[in-house]
Amino acid sequence: MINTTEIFEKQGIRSTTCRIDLVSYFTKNKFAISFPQLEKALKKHDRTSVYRNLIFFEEQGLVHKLYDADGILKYALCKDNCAEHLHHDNHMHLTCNKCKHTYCLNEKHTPKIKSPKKVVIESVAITARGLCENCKN
Amino acid sequence: MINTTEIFEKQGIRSTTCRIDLVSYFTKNKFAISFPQLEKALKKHDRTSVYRNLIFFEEQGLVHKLYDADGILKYALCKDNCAEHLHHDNHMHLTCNKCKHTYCLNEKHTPKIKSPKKVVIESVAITARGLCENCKN
DNA sequence: TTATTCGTGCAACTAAGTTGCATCATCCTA
DNA sequence: TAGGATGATGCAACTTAGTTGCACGAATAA
Repeated sequence: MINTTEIFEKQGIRSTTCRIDLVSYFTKNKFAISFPQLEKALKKHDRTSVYRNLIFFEEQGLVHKLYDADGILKYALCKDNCAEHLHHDNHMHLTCNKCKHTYCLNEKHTPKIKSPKKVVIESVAITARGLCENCKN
Repeated sequence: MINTTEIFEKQGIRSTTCRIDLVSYFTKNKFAISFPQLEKALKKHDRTSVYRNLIFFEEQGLVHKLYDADGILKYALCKDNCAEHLHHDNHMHLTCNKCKHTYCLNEKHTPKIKSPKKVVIESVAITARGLCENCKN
């Protein structure tokens, strides 16, 4: 397990308590997190800072943005193969009907989408609804 | 082409000017429409009426809800095979990067998603980003 | 024609996402 | 190491989307 500050150093990101708390919250929770949820969880920091650091982290390739099955904007930690502005975010997401959390599913489960002739498809987001590993039993 | 009031009559839906204007706006435009857009287009009607009729139409199986590639809630006319609370909404949607409109794609282009063993997938929404028929040239 | 149900309009509100600006911290360089 | 430049934060305010309560008016059925 890599230390949070190490990641920051490696990418030349200034290490602040807000940023550390933000990343730790992500590593603690194995699902995607919405801004309002982060706002509540990190009350000691201003909403704006949290909000702006989310955007910043996304630019840096540390987190990626996604919309869950209810259209709610969430952020999730990127696996180590995400470069700046080059998210390998071609995995699907699952929103659990029971616990309402949204999880990243393994890339191998994600089908390739063929582009119909009439249009051009540049990227695809697949969002599933169902039951997560914890709730399915 | 079926008359709007005929559809209403067939389903036992009371025909009002707000509802007629709403459905005509959908038939005139071949893409999915957001509530704010409808609000502007149907200024002669109150936002609340438009909003509530959208929900009502969805319950009746006339329109279906979708989130576009930017997480924006939109509504689109159902093909005739949608029954109340039983949308056959298993086609994918394409948000055009140029004109920003969202179109329903034909069902045959939509892949079947296999459920990973660890989780249960009940439904899937596929949203593509790219260029629509009009903008691709 | 009257009671009931349904649809509309108005107002107000919550929640999400966003921006401007002043302040404070950090870094770099002379 | 002083001082300027840049970066991060906190506060306030605001826009937009989505939603609810309530009273009034229209349509329907007995």
